[in-house]
Amino acid sequence: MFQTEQNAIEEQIINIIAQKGLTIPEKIHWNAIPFSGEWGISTSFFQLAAQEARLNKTGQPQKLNVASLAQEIANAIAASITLPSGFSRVEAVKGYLNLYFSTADFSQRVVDTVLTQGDKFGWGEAKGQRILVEFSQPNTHKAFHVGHLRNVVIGDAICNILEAAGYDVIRANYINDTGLHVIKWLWNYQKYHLGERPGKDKTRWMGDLYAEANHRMEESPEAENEVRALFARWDQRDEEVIALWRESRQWSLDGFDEIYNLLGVRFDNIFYDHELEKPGQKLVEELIKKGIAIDERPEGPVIIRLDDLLGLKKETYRVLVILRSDGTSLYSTKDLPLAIEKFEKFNPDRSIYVIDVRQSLYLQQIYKTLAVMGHPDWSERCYHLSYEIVNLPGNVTIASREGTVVLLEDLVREAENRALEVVKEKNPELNSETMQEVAHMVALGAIKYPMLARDNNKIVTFDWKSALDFNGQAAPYIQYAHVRANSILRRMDGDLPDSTAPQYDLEPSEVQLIDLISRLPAEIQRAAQEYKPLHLTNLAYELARSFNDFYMQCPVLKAEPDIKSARLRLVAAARQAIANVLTILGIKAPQVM
RNA sequence: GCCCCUGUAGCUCAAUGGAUAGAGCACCGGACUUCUAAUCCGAUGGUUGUGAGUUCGAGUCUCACCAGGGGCGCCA
Repeated sequence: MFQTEQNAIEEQIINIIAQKGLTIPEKIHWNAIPFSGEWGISTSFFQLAAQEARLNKTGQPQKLNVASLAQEIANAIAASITLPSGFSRVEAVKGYLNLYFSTADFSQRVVDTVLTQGDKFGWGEAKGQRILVEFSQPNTHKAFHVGHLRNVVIGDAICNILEAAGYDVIRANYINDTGLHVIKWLWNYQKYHLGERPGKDKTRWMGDLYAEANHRMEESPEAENEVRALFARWDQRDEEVIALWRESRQWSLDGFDEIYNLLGVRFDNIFYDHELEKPGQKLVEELIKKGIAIDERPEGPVIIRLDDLLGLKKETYRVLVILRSDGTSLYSTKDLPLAIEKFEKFNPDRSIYVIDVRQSLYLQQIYKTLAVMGHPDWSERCYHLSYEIVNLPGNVTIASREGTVVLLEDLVREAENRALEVVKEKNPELNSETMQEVAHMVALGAIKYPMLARDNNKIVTFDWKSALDFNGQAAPYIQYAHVRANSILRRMDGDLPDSTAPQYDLEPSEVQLIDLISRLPAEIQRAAQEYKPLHLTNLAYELARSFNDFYMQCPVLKAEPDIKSARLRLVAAARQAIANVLTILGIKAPQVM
């Protein structure tokens, strides 16, 4: 946010270094100064000092040299640098050069920028690059549980982050509406539930019948043959089977729509498994003809020996199975034409797959297969955004087959009930409709935040106690800070005051709050670069904490007129920054709580 | 056997190779005639799994080992 000033200072530093006959560094790296009530930027000279120490070869212990040499360089620069306007002072400390902002100028700039840009504050300039993000990938005829939730929440947040960073994003879903799990479901339905229809909660009902199908199959010995026979009828496009599939599939799709609406997630493009089955089988034949795939049928499946094709001696990508020995399709049968279709249809600069970590080898195999098929460029543009799974306490894996699931609808309902209790207790004068709305926003925020607030490759352990705990580092805390800011602004007489540089010494809590607000644009870029929503959950929390600190220490409405004006604008800017970062995370910011 | 991930306070987790490793929870002690106390302040709590190495500097990079989890020819 202070690029111009940084550049001007960098130029000076480089000149001074050159005058001293020292090696000019390739890049000057700026950090924040550890906060002590003042605000500014900082760089260190250890690298430069180490370089000089090596060149001099004094034979002295280098350890002592570097620290003091870095301090000498910092001293020299501090002594001869001319501070651009907007800076209050410069200091050399422990090898660091610290440049402090004159808070009046810079805080005005930050606040003005936020209020001018409004809900686009933090957004980067358009990069002219297209990114396709595939996420969610639900299975029809199965339950939707908290394990699937992490995928949707991360995928949605990543799309928002990339969009905010300046990319053109295509949100893609890939719905698995065919496969063995569907046939099992149809078998159970035909045999034991024919004519029944789902109730209000479609996804739960579909999931229950799927779990039941698995139990029945375990119990009855003839089931496996019946299911196989049904799969064969499906493959022959038997009218009765197709009709039943079409109807039941739609129940799942309707249920998914409800879930996505509930979560506030949308898609630009939906790919369906069943559309890729035949193209996939055709593609397999081509690959066999080209000598890329090896046909071991009928004794074995159709495979691709990736290590052999790539000339790798050490086992790396191993063997990918692309068609069953009976000719029916696998995941890979369909993922290959899907990967191709994405490029042919959208030509994205990057094609991202949000899929859990257990499929990392498989996805590398798919990407490498694209390369050996003659599309190395596409292969390189593919990226597996992997994340760890959600477990239950005691390291129990969530499995829809076993029924060890926490259903999304149960979680949301419990969280809403809990949130409603708290709203009633904390703010009884709200009308019941508002209470419901607030409870909904709080519940969903509380559910989403912990899925985003730990690193993607860390396992999330779901337990009811912490899922329903709204205290501490959690979404409701951040939402509450937004509500407090909103509350002040609601009570303000008239419009927001015009911009002025504050004519008083800012409190440390004000300086810190402004500092954090100013970091949003850079943090969005970083989160996009590293595909890590975590950076934004951290910033959101720090913003809220800093605002609460400010709220405690700095009266706004009762302050002297000039102070009041500046603080009102700061409150408005803080509210905007918090709202923006929450929006990117897919979390709503309520007006009251 | 090969590969990947994780290991930081009692618990759950942070920390662009850089200044004194920080939060929350839990526990203990304080603060509501003051813009919403879903808040704030204070106290306690650390050999960053172990051992080497690279570096001026390592929780962060490299290697080995230990512990836990995951993946590896017809599941998705």
